[in-house]
Amino acid sequence: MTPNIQMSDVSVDCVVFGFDDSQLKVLLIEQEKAPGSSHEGKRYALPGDLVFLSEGLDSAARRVLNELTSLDNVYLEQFHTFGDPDRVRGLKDVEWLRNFRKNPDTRVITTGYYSLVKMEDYNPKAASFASDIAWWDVNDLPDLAFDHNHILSKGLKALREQFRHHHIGFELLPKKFTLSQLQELNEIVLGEKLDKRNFRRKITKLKAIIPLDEKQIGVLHKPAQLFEYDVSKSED
Amino acid sequence: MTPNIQMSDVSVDCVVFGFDDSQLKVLLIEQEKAPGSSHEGKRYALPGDLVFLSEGLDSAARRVLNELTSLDNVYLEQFHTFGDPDRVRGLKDVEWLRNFRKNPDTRVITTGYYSLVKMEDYNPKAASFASDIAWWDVNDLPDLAFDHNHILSKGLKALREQFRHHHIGFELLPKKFTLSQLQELNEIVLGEKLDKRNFRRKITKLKAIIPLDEKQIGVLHKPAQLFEYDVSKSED
DNA sequence: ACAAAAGTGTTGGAGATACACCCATGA
DNA sequence: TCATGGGTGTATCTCCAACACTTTTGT
Repeated sequence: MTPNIQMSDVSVDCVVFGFDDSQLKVLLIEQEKAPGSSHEGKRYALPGDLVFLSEGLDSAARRVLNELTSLDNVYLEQFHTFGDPDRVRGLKDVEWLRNFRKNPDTRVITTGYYSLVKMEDYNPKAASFASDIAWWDVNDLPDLAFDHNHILSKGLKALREQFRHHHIGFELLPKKFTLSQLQELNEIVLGEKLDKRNFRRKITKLKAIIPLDEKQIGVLHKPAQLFEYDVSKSED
Repeated sequence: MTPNIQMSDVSVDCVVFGFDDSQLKVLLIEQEKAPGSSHEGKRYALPGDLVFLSEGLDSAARRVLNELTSLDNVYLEQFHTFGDPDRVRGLKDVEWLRNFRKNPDTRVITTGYYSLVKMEDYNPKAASFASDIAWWDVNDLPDLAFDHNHILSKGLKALREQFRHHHIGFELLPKKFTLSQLQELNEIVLGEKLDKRNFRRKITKLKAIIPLDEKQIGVLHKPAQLFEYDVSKSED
């Protein structure tokens, strides 16, 4: 068997978290079943695939994610590279690889990327070897292919770390948002309740959060003040 | 030219920091010159090399470091993977690769590891394609091969981050150490002076730092109390 | 007695936590 | 008038930073 010189032995896997006003979700693909597979049941995995030889890692992550899910323009952040030679040695894993990879027995290392998107802004559509695609509650995940459960949990940890230290996540809100929306986003990602007054005190002293002379309209309660986020005034 | 199936297109690079009671140093190898090289001058680089196909990343890092420098038993921590396809495209880089690699034009991604060792405990000896090896002051570095200056500075940032948040570095001190020694280690790594009283207050309230009923002997000043570090009581 | 490093407390400010009630709006 | 989420202040604690003198030993 000649090595496929188009492909490297490096892959990328994307842990795309989704925010939907209530729960933190993660995007999983359902892998196409190997023809004549001896194994029953569905096979879920993170969107990921091999990197081309001519391609950078970051752009490979974008390309692969787009090919499998049709998601575009997603901010992806690298968090770890997994290089255990036995990371892909389960029975089902090997069978699947034999069907979908030219060099199924080559050791592949993979670099993990994470991302956080507003679910309503993106409409994932299965393609390539993804036969289906869905958002899963991070607290109720199926068994994943390969070492993807491990990658996913490391990605979640990295996301929370990022949220705690710097403040990302404004991208996920409408341009004009209320402080309650921002708080809810933080609570969902961090997986814990935050104190309203303390949260507001902390947030409103950030220079990047601009209060607007505008209020919500059409809500059936006291309308909240709107704010916007000015990246250029960010202090990170 | 047939691809070398022994080697993957992944390498590891090790940023080994050394602590020597006064300065933070980093270990660089001097690369063997390409025969008939048109370029003058020495060529410095981080110890690093390709990963075997059958090998895990972490063990590759250990192996490569050992082969080039004869260092052994070094704790290495992964910090980032560099995958820009043009990371290795300088003129001298290409010339060197043509001489020392079977597939000089293959894109290689590299995973960076950092480490911190006590210089006196380790005696690096150049081997393989390292023609020489030396500790360099981190504040006075030469131009390095490939993108190694970039990798190095990202490694230093990761080391400092690690030091600020968790407390590593006890491995670098004698089993029984004084608080001043520990403070000095921290100052060297962080590159800044610390207040003695504040440092001691913070440190002594860690449960993992055990005060001993023992003092320094033979010093020409007031002997300091000795402490030891109990990993099992670490609170990180 | 001297040199050298060890050891020790207090104060002020900043930020985190805990906690409960009134307000503005639409229905 | 009611239901709904919006909006607000205070007390306490912990953590951090700044700062200077006395103690113990060996020579």
